[in-house]
Amino acid sequence: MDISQFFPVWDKLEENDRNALAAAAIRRLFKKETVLHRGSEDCTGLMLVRSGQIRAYTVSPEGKEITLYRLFERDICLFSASCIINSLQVDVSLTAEKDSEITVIPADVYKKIMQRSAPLSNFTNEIMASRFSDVMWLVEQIMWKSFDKRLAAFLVEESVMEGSETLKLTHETIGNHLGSPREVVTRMLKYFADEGLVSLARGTVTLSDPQRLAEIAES
Amino acid sequence: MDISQFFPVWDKLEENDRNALAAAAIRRLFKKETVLHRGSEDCTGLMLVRSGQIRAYTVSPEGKEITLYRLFERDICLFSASCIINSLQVDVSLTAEKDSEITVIPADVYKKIMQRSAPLSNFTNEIMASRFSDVMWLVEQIMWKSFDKRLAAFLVEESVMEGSETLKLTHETIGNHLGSPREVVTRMLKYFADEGLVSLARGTVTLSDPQRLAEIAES
DNA sequence: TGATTTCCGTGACAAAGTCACAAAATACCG
DNA sequence: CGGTATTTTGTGACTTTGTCACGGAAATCA
Repeated sequence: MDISQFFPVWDKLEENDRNALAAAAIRRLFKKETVLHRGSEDCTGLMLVRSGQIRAYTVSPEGKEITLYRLFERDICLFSASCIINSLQVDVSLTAEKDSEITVIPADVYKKIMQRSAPLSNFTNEIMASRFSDVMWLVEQIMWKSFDKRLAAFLVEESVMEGSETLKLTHETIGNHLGSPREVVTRMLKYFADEGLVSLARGTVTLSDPQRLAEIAES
Repeated sequence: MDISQFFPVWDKLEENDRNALAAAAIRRLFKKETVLHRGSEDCTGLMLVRSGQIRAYTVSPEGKEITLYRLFERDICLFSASCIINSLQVDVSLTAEKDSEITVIPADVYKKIMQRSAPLSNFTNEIMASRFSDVMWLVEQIMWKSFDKRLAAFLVEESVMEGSETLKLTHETIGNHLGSPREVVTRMLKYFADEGLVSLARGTVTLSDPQRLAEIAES
């Protein structure tokens, strides 16, 4: 199991640290829709995404959701290992959006090495910083962009990501991504449909005019 | 100028690193209302707050604001030194809420030491994690709490912090903290006033029933 | 085929944000 | 001191977004 590809700093690590990391790594498979991590519960370890797609989100006391960011091939998840860093007090849940292959490095192993290895610690820094940047971006979206723009942006991004104009998503799911209730999504999608931007069917949204949607998202 | 008190890991640093940090540190004073840092502009360095109070916030393209977190005595600000971490792409502004005394450690000096010192890198990790936690908390507030609760919470917190029931704040300023327009603040404050929770005058809000405000904030 | 579940549509209403404008309080200045 | 400018607050009309309740259509299952 080659985990070196995940660490740009791999060759800066000492050999015994490299070995320890490689030896501790565990391969796990998660089926689509499976929850990998809930809130600040467990502290499984560092998760390296080998394939598939992971959604990180927060949940309100009433069960409402909003997506914080997503993890793709070669991304690393820190929150499943939040105990590595004491000051990290967050409440992030993770589920597989697609069947995913994950390599887990147990938290204690990673932590021990990080504490004495500057390269690994610096690398951890970079990972956290990029998630932080993701969340900051989200804050700005939530605060300063209207719902039509956010929805349009989501549809376009999703379409690009899936490589298809036809998205298999329910209004409920879209709402959970954007942190808005289903009815609001339905309403706006109907408006988009009336404008000829999308066409709707149960469980699917088809982008009929991706260009114009992208323009709406930008404006 | 003693900066050791800012670093719980000070005694784990090598002596020459300690000296280098201490030697590079620069004392600066910022008057109330002064902008210390705007967006992703400059990269002054790590700022250690010796006294005073700093507000970190984001600004929309139209100039709307929302407070992300605050820094008090002994806190450290990373964003004024975002260049020390490559992946940190955020747009945070900083202003002094009170006359503040700041010690700046130039970014290049800090970065160089951090890159080879595991303790300093781990410490940087902790700082970033705690800001990250702050922002995550904010996301949850914005998303899941209604405006009356957020306003009540803000007033109570402010009152506790200032050690006074009388707050010298305009509705505009409160709005900039909470990311809501002034009119909305005015409206809700008037409602609070009608309920006997606060009393209002130009430029001041006086909490007449902090208990009940705290209850509203919690509920 | 009938029953059940999931998903979508919709209307009425509430909460929050936007816009425009004016009144009141304070600061400034001759 | 009085008059003018500026800042702060008040308010109404309207838009957008969120909440609630309910019903109907489509898929799934027995």
